[in-house]
Amino acid sequence: MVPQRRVDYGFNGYQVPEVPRASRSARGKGPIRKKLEGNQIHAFEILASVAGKLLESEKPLPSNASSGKDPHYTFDDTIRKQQNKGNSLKEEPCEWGSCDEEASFRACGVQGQSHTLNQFSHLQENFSFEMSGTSKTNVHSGKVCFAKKLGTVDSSSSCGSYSNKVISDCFLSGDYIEEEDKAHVVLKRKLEAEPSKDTSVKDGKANVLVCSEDLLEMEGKPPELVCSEHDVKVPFSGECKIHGSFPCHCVKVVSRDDDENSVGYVQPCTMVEEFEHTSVGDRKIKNLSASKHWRIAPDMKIGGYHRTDGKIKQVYRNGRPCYAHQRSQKIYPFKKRNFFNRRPFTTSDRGCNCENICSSPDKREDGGNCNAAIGRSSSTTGREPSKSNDRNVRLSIKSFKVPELFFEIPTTATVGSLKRTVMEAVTSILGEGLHVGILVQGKKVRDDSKTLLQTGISHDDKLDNLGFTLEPKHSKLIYSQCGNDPSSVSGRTQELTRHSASLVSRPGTSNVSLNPPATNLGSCVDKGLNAVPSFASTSIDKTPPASQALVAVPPINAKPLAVVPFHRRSGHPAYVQRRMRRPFSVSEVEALVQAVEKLGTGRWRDVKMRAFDNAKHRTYVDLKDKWKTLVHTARISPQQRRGEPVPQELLDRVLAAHAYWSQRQAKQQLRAAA
DNA sequence: GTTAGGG
DNA sequence: CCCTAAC
Repeated sequence: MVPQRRVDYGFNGYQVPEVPRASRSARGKGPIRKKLEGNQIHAFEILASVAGKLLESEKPLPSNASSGKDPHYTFDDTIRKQQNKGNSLKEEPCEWGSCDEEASFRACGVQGQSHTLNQFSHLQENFSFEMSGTSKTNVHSGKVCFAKKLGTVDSSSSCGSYSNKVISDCFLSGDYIEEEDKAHVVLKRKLEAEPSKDTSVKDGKANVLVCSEDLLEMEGKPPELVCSEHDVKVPFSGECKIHGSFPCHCVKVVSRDDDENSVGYVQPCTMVEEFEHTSVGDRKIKNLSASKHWRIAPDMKIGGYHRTDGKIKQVYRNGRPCYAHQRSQKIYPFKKRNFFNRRPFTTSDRGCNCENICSSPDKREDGGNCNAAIGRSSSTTGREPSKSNDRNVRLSIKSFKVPELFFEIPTTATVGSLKRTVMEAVTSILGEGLHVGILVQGKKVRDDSKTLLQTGISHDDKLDNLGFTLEPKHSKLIYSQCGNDPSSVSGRTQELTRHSASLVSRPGTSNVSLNPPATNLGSCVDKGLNAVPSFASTSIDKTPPASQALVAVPPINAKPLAVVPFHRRSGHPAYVQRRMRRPFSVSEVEALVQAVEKLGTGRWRDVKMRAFDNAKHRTYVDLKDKWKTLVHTARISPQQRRGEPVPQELLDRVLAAHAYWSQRQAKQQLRAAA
């Protein structure tokens, strides 16, 4: 059997498309649109206004800036073109089914959700994500580059090159090589051998993390040349100092296969690896999400939200480099409500990486994040008449970057699940609470009461060095381990322990026992619909429930360190997150019907275990609810039905099963009463 | 923790 | 999908 490969996707962040300030304010409506006046700038408003605009737009978004259909927002497809230069993937729009009704990801060049990553993992280097509104007409989207570059930024260069510690060569087993030398060797080899897009298995390895072309591209070039046009136009150079590694959000999704097309049929991979990153200041904070949401961990701990299916782990990881020079990545709409409802869980993660790109003396205090974003309005460049500039400064925020995300996901995971994973990660990070920092000539402007005039933001020369950063709101949560020896097992475990319930441990560095990968590799297979009946007998029998967990949760007492409770922002019940709406797919419905036919109604836990055991996002309550709606749907006329049409055959079975089990239940009750 | 049912 | 009562 071919060893299970894992694909690691490093996301260097998503960028909000440029939002011309003037346009936005002119357009402004609703609470999330707020004119940016003076120093009143709030990340949410910026982000939400972008997303809100996109979400609310029922018209197709303009495909590029020149489309002119919506003067308020311009979408630059330069990135796309640029990226496609060396890209073997086609740029053609790929019509992905939406995995969420409000937003979704599309993977370029892939034409179906049921693909597993294996099927195109050789294209990883050119793999990219898009976030797009899923309004049916809205097929346009910004591009979210798929970055596989993970490393630190060489402080000696102009913010653009990778040097030490490029993570490279992901072993099949999921191990990571991080030694600088090795990375260089790999790089060198790749360069010598004419950069190949084929990252498939070589010598038992799969190169998934390093894109040599990117490296080539990055090195020796100023960021402007590498970045898309949405990226940094005004380099931080001069002010830019990189300390160790950039703080980044890194997420490791060990397994998460909840794709509609594979619900219930995909065994989770229990193999777990952990990233090792040895750069100074690198911090690993892993969060095993009990099921699907990044925010789950705090939930579980806090008790506000619990799940019964705690098998999927997602790991936040810090210390990943974030690049202000990454290719442009735009962020596109995601759920509006998520902007404000996310929990601040990951702030601590981010906060732990307090190294930042700018030499502001405040950076540590600020827990500054890597979300540097700068831009300059073209109008500024154009030097508009001073008359108008006297009172208004035209700024355009070229982009905001979300901290880098890091994912690990089995190559057998479906594209759909990958997209959802990314989606959730992004929404989580964006929504949990960021604030905007203003950098003028590299110096952080902390006094919010200063006017732009006083700050110098009104001067063109300073606008050249105007920067915005997105920073975690709760830098207080920065752990003290920050900057300590990252390789310390205890330190790592402390972090893990602090995050308690849903943290990943790494085999060998903790006492958590994990299943041998081989045990589980075989089960990481999409079994297909027909596998439903045998599902329980195969997978469950082979792997005891406990070991199905993708990542074992470290025992609480593994470390004496007290778990630091993760407090929600006090007095803000609004942070309770509503789960993402995830309409059932037809295949899910089929699985549900099949299970209910067999087990009957009223045994939702069994139904869950039988048919949706690996669909982490489906609780038995969900299944029960879905059955309820299915019954309702089956009873109403087809014209009244909404959503993805369920085949009449399935609805007939729903009615039949419902009738049968209802009758049976009634009989039993009669018998019991008698 | 599950189930059932209202919202 | 959430909430809650009931078990």
